[in-house]
Amino acid sequence: MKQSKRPKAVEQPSVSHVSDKGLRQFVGYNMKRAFNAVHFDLVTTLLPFELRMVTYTALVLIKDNPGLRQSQLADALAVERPNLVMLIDELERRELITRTPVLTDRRANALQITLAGRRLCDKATDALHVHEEKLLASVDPDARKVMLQTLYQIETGKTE
Amino acid sequence: MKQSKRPKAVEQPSVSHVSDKGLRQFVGYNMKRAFNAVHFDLVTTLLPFELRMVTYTALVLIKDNPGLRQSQLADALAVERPNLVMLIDELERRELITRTPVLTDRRANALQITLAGRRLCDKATDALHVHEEKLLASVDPDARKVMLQTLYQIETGKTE
DNA sequence: CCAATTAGTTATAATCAATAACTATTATAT
DNA sequence: ATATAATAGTTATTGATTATAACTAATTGG
Repeated sequence: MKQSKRPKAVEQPSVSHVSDKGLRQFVGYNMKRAFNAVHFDLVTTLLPFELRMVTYTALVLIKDNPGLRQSQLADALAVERPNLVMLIDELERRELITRTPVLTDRRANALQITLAGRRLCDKATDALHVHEEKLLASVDPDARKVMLQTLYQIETGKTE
Repeated sequence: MKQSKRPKAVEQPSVSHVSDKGLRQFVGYNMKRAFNAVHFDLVTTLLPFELRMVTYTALVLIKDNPGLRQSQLADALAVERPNLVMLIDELERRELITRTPVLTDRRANALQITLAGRRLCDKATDALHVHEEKLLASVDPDARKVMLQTLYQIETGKTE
């Protein structure tokens, strides 16, 4: 015989405040929480430019690496190639980038940012910097430097 | 008349290394990159326990906040209530937690971790700490402390 | 007591990420 | 040189995740 699916109700002291101290011990948890704050700000900042984080990132990478191939961009964005196609389609349709076949390898497309793309990218970059500085206003410059170094160390696994 | 959809192929100097220096200026980008490394490690560490980041987090929160309501957990996890149901279903089915109706508010369910749940949670926590320490082995303890303080400051927007 | 609210649930829709298979082209290996 | 394998981009499709609407039951507050 099976026991009842519905357990008996019991007097429970209700939880007034949810403690996350068990999770705070993890550096990863603290990183995620902080990044959430940054990400929220980023999304709202990019909204008026009709850019998402991934489209903005793509735009910057194309701007900084003219002639970039789609597969290279996909790797840099950690996006599967098929999913990049739509993304590039959109940027091309909005005439923020161009996609031109390469003479030396006719399978490949070289990506270039357009003037309009550059203008939009620069405006978005300015806005993002303003927002990020506001978010980091209370952070000591030295502490900020230490954090950046440490983040990079964690990312790369390098000692220095 | 429309101009050709296919632009002429042009000689393009190919990009040998993709530079992300334009993105490195953003604290948020560095945070995301570092978190990606941590997250990858976390996923592989939790895999043998058949836990995902969100299920592990839920388990810890239930353990540390016995009697927690589902809606409180949903808030803490930043997950929509409907999506939490499946998650809780799974943990209950695996008998890692119990879901008992509350006497004082018969709409609500109080969540409790089971002995098996506690055992699994503790084992996973140990494994995660080992992995995180390995990942942070090269980080100076003071730098680590500064980073944690700074992350918390960014998350909360507090001066201290 | 009635209206409004809340907890949990169900069903569903929208979004996002992963996989397979295809064409065209280039590189490699006898 | 030619067959084979590999690569770039694309299409179509699937799967997973996340968000929305609507519902029931229970509680709260006038």
